[in-house]
Amino acid sequence: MLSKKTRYALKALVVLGKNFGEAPIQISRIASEEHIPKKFLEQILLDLRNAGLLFSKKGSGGGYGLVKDPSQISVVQILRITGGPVALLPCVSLNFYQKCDECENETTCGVRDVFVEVRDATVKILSETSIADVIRREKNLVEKFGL
Amino acid sequence: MLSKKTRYALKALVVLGKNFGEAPIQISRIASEEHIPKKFLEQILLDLRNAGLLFSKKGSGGGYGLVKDPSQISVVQILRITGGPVALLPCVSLNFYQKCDECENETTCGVRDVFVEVRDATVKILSETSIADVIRREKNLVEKFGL
DNA sequence: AAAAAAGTCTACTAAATCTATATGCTTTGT
DNA sequence: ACAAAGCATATAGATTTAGTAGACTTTTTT
Repeated sequence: MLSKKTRYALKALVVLGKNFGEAPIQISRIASEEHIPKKFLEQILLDLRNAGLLFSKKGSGGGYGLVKDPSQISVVQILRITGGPVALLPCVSLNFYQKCDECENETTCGVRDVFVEVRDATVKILSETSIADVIRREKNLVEKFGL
Repeated sequence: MLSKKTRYALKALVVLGKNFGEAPIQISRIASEEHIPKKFLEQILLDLRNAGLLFSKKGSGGGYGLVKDPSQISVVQILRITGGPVALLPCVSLNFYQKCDECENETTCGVRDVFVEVRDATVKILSETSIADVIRREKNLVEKFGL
């Protein structure tokens, strides 16, 4: 399962993506629109900024904005920044690898082999999907099912 | 990430699968072979038994065994019994659905839409893969990379 | 019949992680 | 100077997970 942190990050980036190119948006606005605790969101946006995804502006009229086009930010990137585990096993994770301490010889582990396949399928989808795609999907869904 | 419980369950079922049709295997043997805390494994095997996957026999010469052929037990089944989350979002889970409390209209959520796709890909792989397949993979890996 | 070998069941504790809040600070615009 | 915003770190609270303990039941062996 993704953490709340990751989920909030995704939601926030979608909001910012819709607003790309315009004036920065305040944390408090995103927080209230998306029902995210403001202080928690602060930390999250800070992480995303420190990772180079967002710019920020202090003072009146300040806020956050995307540094690059939403089509250039993949969902998998966001999971990684916010520490969301993509792989279902630590020994299979590309970015947060850890030995499974119960497992002797990893290279011949059949269970691991299956979850490598799962990881590949997941990474494929999430790296091919950008924030812009998420926004597009949302639009399609609204058209399909009405607001 | 899968819980240790789920991982231990998978490991144990592989051992039992290799032994299908023969005399039952003792918890303590699986525990020491697979480096799993014995008491913890007890609970796990009990769950798997209560779910109808294993039979057990008490007393000397007792132990656990698979009820059906390892080709008839899918990996996804095991995750579900041991409570391992297949979906990455609660609002996307087929068997453990929960509303994302920050999300207003689920039907038009673009993030959700993406993770439905991820879930489908994952479920496909894990439901098409049986314990027998895991054993087969292990065998292939051993041949490929040596013991 | 007694003892030993194994699984059954429930409760509890400890550790880790996640979520959220608090507090004070810095920068920027008016 | 003041207010509006973000920056940074610390800490508390809640939840979940992992593991342990102990007493009980069934079956086999002696």
